[in-house]
Amino acid sequence: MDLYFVNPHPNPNFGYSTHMNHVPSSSSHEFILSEYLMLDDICIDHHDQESRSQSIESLEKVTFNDVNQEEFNDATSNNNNLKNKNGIKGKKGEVVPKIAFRTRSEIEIMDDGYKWRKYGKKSVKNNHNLRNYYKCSSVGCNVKKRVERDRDDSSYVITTYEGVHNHDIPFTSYYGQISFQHSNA
DNA sequence: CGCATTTGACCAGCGC
DNA sequence: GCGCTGGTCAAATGCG
Repeated sequence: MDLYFVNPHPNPNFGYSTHMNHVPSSSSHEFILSEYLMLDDICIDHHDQESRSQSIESLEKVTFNDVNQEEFNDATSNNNNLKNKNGIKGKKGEVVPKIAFRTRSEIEIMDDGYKWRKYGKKSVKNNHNLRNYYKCSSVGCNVKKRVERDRDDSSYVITTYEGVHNHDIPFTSYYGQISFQHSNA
């Protein structure tokens, strides 16, 4: 099984810096991005130092938009849970990148810079926690995300992004305090 | 009043 | 074909 460590956030500074254990925090909550990526419905937990360093390296190299779509298909080809109704491809045959990651957070709604509109909530099998469905509220942008708590450890939040934003980040604020701005510096 | 959220209904895919 | 399940829709509701 191939693993892809990606930064689901378009801003590479979001969630982690050059160190995975970097913890952005605000006055209201604390957030730790785990060294997890879920594909094939399997959680890989890199607790050992060697794996961790590898994951960090990978995370620094790969960003959301860099996902090789063919490789992504290979990695998800036998995963029914992550497929669209028509497979991983969209209605027109285009490939829809799908990224899942797990974060340790007390809150489920994490401000990733984009504006999301909630359109559904479901209880899913094998998970007593509810799954929330969001769409990017930007006009013409079809990116979706699902947010649910880990069935085994509710202190973790599993977020799945589907699709790629076709617009820039609205640039609101992150965590109330942290704000990323385009800078000429 | 406008917008976001909630929530039940509906639909499609899949396995048996 | 049928039932289960996940995903989406849209009317109702809540909130600022």
